[in-house]
Amino acid sequence: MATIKDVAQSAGVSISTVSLTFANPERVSPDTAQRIWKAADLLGYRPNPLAQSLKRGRSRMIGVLVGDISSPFFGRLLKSVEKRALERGYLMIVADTDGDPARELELLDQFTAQRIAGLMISPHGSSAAYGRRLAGFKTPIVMVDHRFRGADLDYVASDTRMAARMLTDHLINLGHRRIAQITGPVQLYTAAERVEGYREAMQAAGLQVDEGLLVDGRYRDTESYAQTMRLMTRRDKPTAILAASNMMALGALQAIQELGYSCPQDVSLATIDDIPWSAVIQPKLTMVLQDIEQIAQISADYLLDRVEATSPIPIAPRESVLVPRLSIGNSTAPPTLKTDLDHLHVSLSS
Amino acid sequence: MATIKDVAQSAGVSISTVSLTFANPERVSPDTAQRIWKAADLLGYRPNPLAQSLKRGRSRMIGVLVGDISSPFFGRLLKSVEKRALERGYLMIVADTDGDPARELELLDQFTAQRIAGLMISPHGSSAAYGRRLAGFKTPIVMVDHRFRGADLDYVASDTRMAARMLTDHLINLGHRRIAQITGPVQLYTAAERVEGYREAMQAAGLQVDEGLLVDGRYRDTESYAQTMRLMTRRDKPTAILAASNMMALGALQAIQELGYSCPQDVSLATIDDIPWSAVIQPKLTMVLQDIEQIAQISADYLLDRVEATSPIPIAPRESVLVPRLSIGNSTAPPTLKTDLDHLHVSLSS
DNA sequence: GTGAAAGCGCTAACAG
DNA sequence: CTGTTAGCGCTTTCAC
Repeated sequence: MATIKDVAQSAGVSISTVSLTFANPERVSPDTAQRIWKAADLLGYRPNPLAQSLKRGRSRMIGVLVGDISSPFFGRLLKSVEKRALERGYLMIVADTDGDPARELELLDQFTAQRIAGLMISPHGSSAAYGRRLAGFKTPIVMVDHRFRGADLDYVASDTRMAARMLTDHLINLGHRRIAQITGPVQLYTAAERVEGYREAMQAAGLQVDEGLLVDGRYRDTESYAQTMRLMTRRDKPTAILAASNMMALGALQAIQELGYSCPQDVSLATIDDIPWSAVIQPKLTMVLQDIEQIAQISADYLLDRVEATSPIPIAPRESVLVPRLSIGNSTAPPTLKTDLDHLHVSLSS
Repeated sequence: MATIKDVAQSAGVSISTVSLTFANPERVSPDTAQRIWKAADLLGYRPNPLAQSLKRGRSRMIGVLVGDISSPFFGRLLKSVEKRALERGYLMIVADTDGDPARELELLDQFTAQRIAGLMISPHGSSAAYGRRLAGFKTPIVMVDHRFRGADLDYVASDTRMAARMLTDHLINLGHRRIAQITGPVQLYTAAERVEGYREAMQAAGLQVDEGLLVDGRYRDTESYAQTMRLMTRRDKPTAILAASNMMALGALQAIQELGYSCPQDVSLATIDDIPWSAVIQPKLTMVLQDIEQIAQISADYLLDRVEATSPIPIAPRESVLVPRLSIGNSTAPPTLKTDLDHLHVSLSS
């Protein structure tokens, strides 16, 4: 592995000149520069990033901290972020937090020790102490997908409250009144927003929210499966279900099918987030899609802009909240006579 | 950020003693060690990994190079690898090669420059030059999922040839004779192996392989969709299809459904690799599953064992080829009278 | 324009 | 047992 010293020797100059040539070619005479460049690629010289980083106190790596690397959402996000980062000359170091704030903080320390240039994080903490740690972080941060309320940091995501509102509206317009939502854990920002969007739509339509129809699926397919089982075996079961995430929609669908119900005849189902291979799932689900590649691109750019910012005056936090797109499948339909009668019957007899 | 110097000062010793204490506590008197440890965590001292790596010529990071971060297989693999690596004190840097050998090589150089401790790679190259580059790499390597033939490197994967054989046997035993395979690009190791396994099973059963039934789906759902369309609109269409990957199975299923055929009545479908949320896909696919977490664990351990090996005599390359598990769904069934008659009719009239 | 020198934070002989 | 010293490879004043 050739070092700067080898290049200097081979070009007959001092190492400072070599260094200068790579950093600031104009400040070096054209022909020494030529000699140096030639020597450099003859030797296959690559500056040692470790030495550079040690000297500069900062590496050319960005850290990415997500709740679940293996989820389809983050998979696609990481792919695009890595690509964008690489284009701009940064490598990506990734860690999985399992959605555990304590792990996040520990990993944050490790990343700090590595002198990462910037951090992309999907924050899962909610305590004040957690917030203080995030805020006290000195390297640039961008929050993606999730957010910590009140943190003055860049934030990129799709408008998840609007997503819930769009789907709820759609169900209401079809004639549904008893609409359940399988929510995420409500201490999480996105989960709370999705509940909020649902409430807004219900209120706007003058409908009363039955709190019993808001059940926590913990963003997990298994938990959603269990909750759907409970919902659908109630006497006053909902005529429509809104799943707050794709994994949960699949869990719900499985429960519906195993109970012998069919969708959308017996119950409508709508979901937030894209489902991979949604085309082959029967029925084709009504859902809102987010443009993951765009989220990745914007968040990577926010982060790297901040990393490379030279001006002494700090950049004000930026936000990008993208409008999701409604895709109507055939998992949603007007409530049938049957469903209505069921409900009527229950109402009268209970 | 406290440095070793701060700790030394605060504990009233020299920096070498501090360093020694962390590296080799027994060689330091118990009470100086105590003083140093106390000072260290009072100051929140963490050794600067950049400085350590520069000095040692090797960092505590492993590089992972995969063809597609966002695929469900690699998503789960990365998650487990990262976890295992972290347990053993290593961070993970990931890059996506898009299955392009040239990109792999470039990324390899970048990783080398970073002085990674080890490399986990799913190699997609096939040229001799590529092989030479891999072989000439001085840091430990483990190949995972894919392999480069003839490279003397650790290798971990499930027995993909056996997987193809198992599925083909299953179809043959059901009575199928005209079995198509939607293959991956055959210059890739896994794709070639899957074809090979298919051939072995056919030969063992004394069946002739119709080369026209081996079509390249490029490991892509869209391409598989197109190929299935072609296959199923032929006059001598197959009675069963074996998809060499999960994405391709989904593409095939979509084509089958859109053509108005039903599976398994009109055609059986079997696939290699686990499909996420397979429970909600109708029909439930017959497939072979691989234990991704185990692959991840073994490959991470192979790699880190090599990284941490102290003995001067080199470890011989190790291989772990896991036996996959057959999971029979309801996408495979004996060929129906209808299918057979169709075929007979074609045979007579053509 | 170019070079000498100091230092980023740490490790590892080598002395004492 | 502990301290001194010489780097690892690079950047960055500051002279010449």
